[in-house]
Amino acid sequence: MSKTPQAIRGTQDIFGADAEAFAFVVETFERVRKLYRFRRAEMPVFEKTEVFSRAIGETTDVVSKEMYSFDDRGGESLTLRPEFTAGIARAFLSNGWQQHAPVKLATHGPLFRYERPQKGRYRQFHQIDAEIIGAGEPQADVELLAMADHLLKELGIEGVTLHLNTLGDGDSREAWRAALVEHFREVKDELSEDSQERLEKNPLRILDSKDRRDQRFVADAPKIDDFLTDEAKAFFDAVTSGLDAAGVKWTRAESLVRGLDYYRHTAFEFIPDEGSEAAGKLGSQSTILGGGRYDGLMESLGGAPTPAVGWAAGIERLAMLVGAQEEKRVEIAVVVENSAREHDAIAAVSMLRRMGISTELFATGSPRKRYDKARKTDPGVLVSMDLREDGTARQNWVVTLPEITLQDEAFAAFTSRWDIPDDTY
RNA sequence: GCGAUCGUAGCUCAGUUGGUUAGAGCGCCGGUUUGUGGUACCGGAGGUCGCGGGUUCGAACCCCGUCGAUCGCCCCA
Repeated sequence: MSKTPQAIRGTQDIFGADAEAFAFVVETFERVRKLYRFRRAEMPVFEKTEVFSRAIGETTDVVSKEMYSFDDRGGESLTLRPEFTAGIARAFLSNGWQQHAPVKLATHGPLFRYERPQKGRYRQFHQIDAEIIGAGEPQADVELLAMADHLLKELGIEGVTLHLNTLGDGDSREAWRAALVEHFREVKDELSEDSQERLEKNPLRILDSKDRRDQRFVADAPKIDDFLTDEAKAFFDAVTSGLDAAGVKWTRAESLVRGLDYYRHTAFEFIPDEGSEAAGKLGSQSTILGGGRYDGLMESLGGAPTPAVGWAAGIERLAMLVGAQEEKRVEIAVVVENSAREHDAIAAVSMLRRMGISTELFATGSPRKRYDKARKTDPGVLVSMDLREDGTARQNWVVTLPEITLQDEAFAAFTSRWDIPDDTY
């Protein structure tokens, strides 16, 4: 006897009510994206490593230490996708999707990041994703965010707010970054160890440090607003006024920066409100949906300058907020009380299922306990098929939940073939 | 990568200061009762106590390592 292999760390097997919640998130996303006319796209789960390293940025945590990379048999370095955006951008360029631009794309599926697992964080996790490529107007940002907001409402998620910021255009962002480095460098010795490191690698991140030692200096740090060009400022104003017009509630988050290099202008996250029920369910993983504008990304992959904006949301995190969804009860349970009726029962369930009624057959195990077993599934209708003592067929039809779909049709179809005594219906 | 807590039947958990063949409930399988019924009773299968070392006359219990889970840091969805 060999040992049973274990699942890979950070992967999960999802079943039952949790799987239903997962499916509910995906189904709702599919429904909403069609309302907004986002088109479905499917991309490979792995790409050449450079697709991600060039697009996301070599110095980011994702690229520098979280990628699942390996050499294939031809010696080429490949990587399991850690996010959707880079792969979508590559697909856009390699397939000439410019011809469809501006194009609204939606996808969902598994992603891989080598991280320490914890609540709401896995090594193989799943996201839904929406992107608008080839649209440089603030209207695109507004539509994308309205869709995200709409989706959360359709999912019934409460207590989550859109946190919105602008990073300005490339020049604004660089000027701001330089000012921040200068500001924090003066007090470098008093910063936390983490932030001293961030000062070199990713100074913007110091702004949302949780360490008290850093927060003292964050308050009077240079503000992005002071570095915005007129164009960048007008862009952001157009986004916020558009959101107001669309009825999307938002809050300005001056210190919100996104980790990846490619973001420009709009950056946003949907975050549970402090102390809300949603915040409690998520633990320390607070962001459920995040994204922004990435006007520089296509060029980093060798394409023509192409404005784009997008977001992604963790399906597992959304599913946690949605809560476990009960699996639907079976509509009709058919019990074979006597093995001689097995073929009749098979005929009955196949007829009912073809009518579009969910049906379960109980014909195994002790005949005596089949009825009880069927009872426990709490069916809408319980049909038993038995033999009388004289050997003639006998069946009954017990309704426990009158409102199941197609009940009258099902009863009519059933009784056209098998008699049911009046006293059992 | 760092820190904390935790790993005993399929599931939820007991297991007294280290002391005989490791238990319960639920679930599963079978039987009896009931006999148009989600009942009750009886029985059964199922555990190398995560794994590997060590201490001890003796380890589920103490120590070390390892794997995994959970929670937090970092980072992110």
